[in-house]
Amino acid sequence: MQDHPKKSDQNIDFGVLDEFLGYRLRRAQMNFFAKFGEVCDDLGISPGLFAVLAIVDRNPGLTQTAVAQALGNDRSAMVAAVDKLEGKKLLERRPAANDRRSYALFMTEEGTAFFANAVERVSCYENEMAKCLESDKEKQWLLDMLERLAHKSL
Amino acid sequence: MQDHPKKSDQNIDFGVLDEFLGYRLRRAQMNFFAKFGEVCDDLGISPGLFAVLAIVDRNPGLTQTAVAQALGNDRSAMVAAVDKLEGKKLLERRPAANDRRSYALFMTEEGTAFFANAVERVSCYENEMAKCLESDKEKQWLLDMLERLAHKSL
DNA sequence: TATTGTTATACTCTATAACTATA
DNA sequence: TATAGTTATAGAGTATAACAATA
Repeated sequence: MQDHPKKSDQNIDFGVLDEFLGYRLRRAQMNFFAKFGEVCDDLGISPGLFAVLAIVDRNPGLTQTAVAQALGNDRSAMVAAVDKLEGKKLLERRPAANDRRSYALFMTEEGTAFFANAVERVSCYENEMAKCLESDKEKQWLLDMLERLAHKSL
Repeated sequence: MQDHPKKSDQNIDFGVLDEFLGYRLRRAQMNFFAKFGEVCDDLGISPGLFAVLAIVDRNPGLTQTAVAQALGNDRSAMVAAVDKLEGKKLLERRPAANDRRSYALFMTEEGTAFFANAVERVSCYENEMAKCLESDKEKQWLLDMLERLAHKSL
């Protein structure tokens, strides 16, 4: 075999994919998720669960639905997420004061410490990844850009 | 209810999520996928299938495994993808010349036309989304940045 | 009537392991 | 022995619809 040189990874033509933000965003994001998995492997939390903790940590007392809306996913998906986090004693559901239909979410003491540790790890690899960027100003510019792209409508 | 103003979507504190590229990348990418779905709804292809077509279109004769490697996913995932695309008569498997284990992938005529049409649609909404960016130079800068972030290792 | 949490369900995407036929 | 395609399978993520309790 290999009498004729084959197309290898290096010389594949990506065509329009090279110019599409959608494709490039996906590849970059996949890499970030993979790195998150490596760094937080033993913690037993996914990027999604990390995001829930981040919201509850800064906004104690929110309902499940409010957290779901903030993160842009369906409230039905929050049930399993909160179940897991409550099972790990990282947060807890308390009956809401004014509405007996809903729960208010609060971090436990253990959860606060756990999350602080997780933030430290994630910050560490985020900074490592950000070494692709020239300056802190460039990173801020990129963050603003991504925020705009996340909310742009057609 | 609502005697005390509740925390609404507008004043939720996203904490560290606001500074994390990983989170911002995910939100931006989710928006792009949602827009792709809206625009290509009737075409019956996902972003993943579109990417396969893009690679085969520009690199006729590649094996399934080569396409999988180019796109960064497992070769087992290619089976269903190629099955779907072949079922829609957009590409075809031909026995590889030198290796009876593998197939070479080629676009059909119909597939070429279909893909050209899809590219037109996706380009259209990509351009609309890119209006978030100040200039074409900025877009190129963003694409380069995303490419680096996609390949950065810890 | 509308909303909260929940359940059931389903669909996509992704990854792993094992099998077969070839190399 | 190693590789290409395949199959079976399992896990995560996401979304929809419907229900009971409550507003």
